[in-house]
Amino acid sequence: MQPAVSLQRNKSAGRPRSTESEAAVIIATAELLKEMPLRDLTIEEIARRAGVGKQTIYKWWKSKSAVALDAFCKAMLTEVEVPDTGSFLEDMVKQLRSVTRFYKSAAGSAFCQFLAEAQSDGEFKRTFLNVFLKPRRDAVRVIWERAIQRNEIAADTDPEIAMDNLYGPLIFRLMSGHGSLSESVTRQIARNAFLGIATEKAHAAYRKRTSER
Amino acid sequence: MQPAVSLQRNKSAGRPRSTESEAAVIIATAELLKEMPLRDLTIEEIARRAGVGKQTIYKWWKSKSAVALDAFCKAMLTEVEVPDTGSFLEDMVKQLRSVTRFYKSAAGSAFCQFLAEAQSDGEFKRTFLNVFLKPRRDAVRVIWERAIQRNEIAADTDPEIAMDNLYGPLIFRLMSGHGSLSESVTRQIARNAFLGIATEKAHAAYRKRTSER
Amino acid sequence: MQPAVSLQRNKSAGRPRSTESEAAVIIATAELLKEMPLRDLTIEEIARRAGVGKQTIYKWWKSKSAVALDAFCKAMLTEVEVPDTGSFLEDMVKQLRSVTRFYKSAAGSAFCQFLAEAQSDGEFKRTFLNVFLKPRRDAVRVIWERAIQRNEIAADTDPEIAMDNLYGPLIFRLMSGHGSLSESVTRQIARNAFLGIATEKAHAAYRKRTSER
Amino acid sequence: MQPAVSLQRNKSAGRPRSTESEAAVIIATAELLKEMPLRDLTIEEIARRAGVGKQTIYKWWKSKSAVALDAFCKAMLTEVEVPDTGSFLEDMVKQLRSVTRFYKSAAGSAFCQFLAEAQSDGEFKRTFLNVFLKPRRDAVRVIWERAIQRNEIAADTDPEIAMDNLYGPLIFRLMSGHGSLSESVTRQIARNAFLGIATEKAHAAYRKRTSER
DNA sequence: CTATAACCGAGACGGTACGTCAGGTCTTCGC
DNA sequence: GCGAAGACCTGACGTACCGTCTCGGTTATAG
Repeated sequence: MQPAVSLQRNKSAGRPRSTESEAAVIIATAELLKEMPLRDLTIEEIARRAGVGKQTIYKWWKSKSAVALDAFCKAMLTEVEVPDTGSFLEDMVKQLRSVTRFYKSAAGSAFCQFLAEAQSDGEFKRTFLNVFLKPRRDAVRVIWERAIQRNEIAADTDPEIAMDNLYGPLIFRLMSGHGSLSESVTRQIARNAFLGIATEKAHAAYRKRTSER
Repeated sequence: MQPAVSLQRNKSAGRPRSTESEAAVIIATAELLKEMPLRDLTIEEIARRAGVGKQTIYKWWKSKSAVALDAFCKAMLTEVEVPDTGSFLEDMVKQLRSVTRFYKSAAGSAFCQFLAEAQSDGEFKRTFLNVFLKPRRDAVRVIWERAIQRNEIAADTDPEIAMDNLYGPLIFRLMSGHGSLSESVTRQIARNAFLGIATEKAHAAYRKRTSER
Repeated sequence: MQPAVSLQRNKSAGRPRSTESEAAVIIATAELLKEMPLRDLTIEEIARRAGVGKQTIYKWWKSKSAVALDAFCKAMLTEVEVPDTGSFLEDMVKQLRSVTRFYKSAAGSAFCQFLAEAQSDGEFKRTFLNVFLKPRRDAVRVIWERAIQRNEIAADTDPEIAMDNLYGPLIFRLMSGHGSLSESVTRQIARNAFLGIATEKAHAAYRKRTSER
Repeated sequence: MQPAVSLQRNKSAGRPRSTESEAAVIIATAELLKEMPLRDLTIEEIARRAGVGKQTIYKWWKSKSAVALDAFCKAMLTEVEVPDTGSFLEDMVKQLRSVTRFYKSAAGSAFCQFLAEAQSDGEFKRTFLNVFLKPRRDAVRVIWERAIQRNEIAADTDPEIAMDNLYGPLIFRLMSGHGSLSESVTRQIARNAFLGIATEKAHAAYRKRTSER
């Protein structure tokens, strides 16, 4: 999206890209996304709000979705927080709840919009995957890897599928609204995802722990 | 969408609704949806293709999404086939694979588009839920209920969450494309969903069965 | 245009024409013409206001202009009043002022609208001419004929042209608004029209009369 | 209509107005006006024919009538020809016939349409008056002023009314079609208009001249 | 200290689709 | 069969954005 200028020869003649304009576009887009769904966003309105020529936007971004994704990422400098409680289940619960909280927030609600946009824009789908989704999944995968090392789940567990067992239900509920996402629900989702891949030993430990209550 | 006129008194004065026009709209829409994503569909093009006035469409449907949903449902008169193999896991595998096959087909690919559309149109979201999603979920819920009766899963299992454990990963993968949906993957998803809620007895049986192989 | 029903055999099968409907259409049209120019009138709105089906209007009138003309004529049952003061000039002044007063009134302002409509509807132009304009001109022509008999104007005067000398300026001013139509102006128009065709004798009499003042 | 930019500093930012588009619109409109009455003209058809976006038309003109008037004026760059034969009556006859010929021509027939349009569009009425009618009347008024100087008509003659005596009958006949506009008719109209305001001396001279024949 | 080059804002351009309105035709029911 | 009701296709309305295209001006590096 943005040119990785740093490594580039900066010697090219001519006026360099205006950082003010870029920032103004990003900020205007972020604001607009709080007022309307991505679908209703228009390049024209972004340009108007940012006090920028339309051409400037077309020059640096491929589509309004690209601008929006850029704005979304910029607003999310906060690193992904990966919990490490020592308990796989608790890590999952914490993570799921944290993600849920974010996706339900004003800023995070854009996530579903991006997934929606991806349905009719293959190019954006790939970008979204590479720029946002994959990195985040890579970051949280450690939870499952630690669980394997702790022998809580089988060594041959496919973390990708295991992750979808956790996040899939969340995203489905977010997008269709067919069920709530209360604390209780997220715990059940996490628990099911956990028991679905837990080793026999971890299973037994879980049963023992819950029966004691 | 359309009023269920059949039982209604047909006494209303004036020319009755043209069934030809309605059918033409539905057919044209279905065709167009095979050529382009829902997002790129236009009322104008539907009208053109169907040989129908725009007004006629605006009169009977609220939005292009509504027309598309109608066309989608009409094309799917085939009842939801709910497997009953006697084994909960096999039922799930069969169901998941059947749904996956459909959603990956030309006709079924519209499903994700509807979910996408719902992200920026609350009214349609509700309609989609009530007209399509809820009925389908109601139909397949019997798989889980049978499993409870057979004591394969705990009596206090929440079928809604259990269903999301099965379908959530599928939909997430369909929409984001971050992972494949091969036969092997669907089996793993189903297995994890199964083990996540299986009773201790069912768990043991599953372990025994797999270790024998 | 208007059905000359009275002489018609009424024996035709089926429901006879509804006089209520006809009246309602005429009344609604008259009302609407007070609220908007003829150009902005719509058959749809007339039907709505009259509580009548569109078809009923299309059946009995050729166009909205025809309805409007009908309404206009019905509202003008008052016979054309032709002054007879004994003096040709005074007759003309009186007539011109009376016509001016009417055409400037709410009801009479429709006249210019009809003339306007006629510019793009040849059929209506003929109707308007025959139904409204010609009869009125025939009625007032007597003023000129009397003047000929009184030897105020030459026997070979063409009354048609003479009438246009009187009414042409009025209508031009009404339609273009390039000049007022005060009492003084109408008198000058009439005077010029008079002197333009007056016999030498009448001319001398007029000069004598005015110089005495 | 269009801003008289020529003397204006051209500092306004942005792409300048396209003269090609403007010309294309004017030409297309002029063509269309030869094929249909102003009333049946549509902005859409003008845009289509001119190969121009609708918005471009809406941006620079207030209504289709404004476009048409512009086209009409552009087509009439030919200066108003004001005759100067030395004889007031002959000047009037010549002028009237020249105007009549034009208004009856394909191009000139639009005049009545403008007058018609003015009946339902006050804004256009004012524009038409200022842009077309007033300037033309100003140009020909000199005929009457010369006549005053030559003592053919009274010094206190109101030229405005005198002009209406000449042009009013023409326009009335043009618009209503209740009488022809032959050479003979135009001469009579002019003669009546002349005698209506001629001085006693001019009157006598006219009588003498005609009796000689 | 120019010259060249790329950038920028502004905004006009040819288009496409929007959702609305009315036109004129048709089809039904009830009187 | 007439009249109301109202659905139908058609096509123009005026608006909003699309993505492209000039403009005048600005800000860099290269010579």
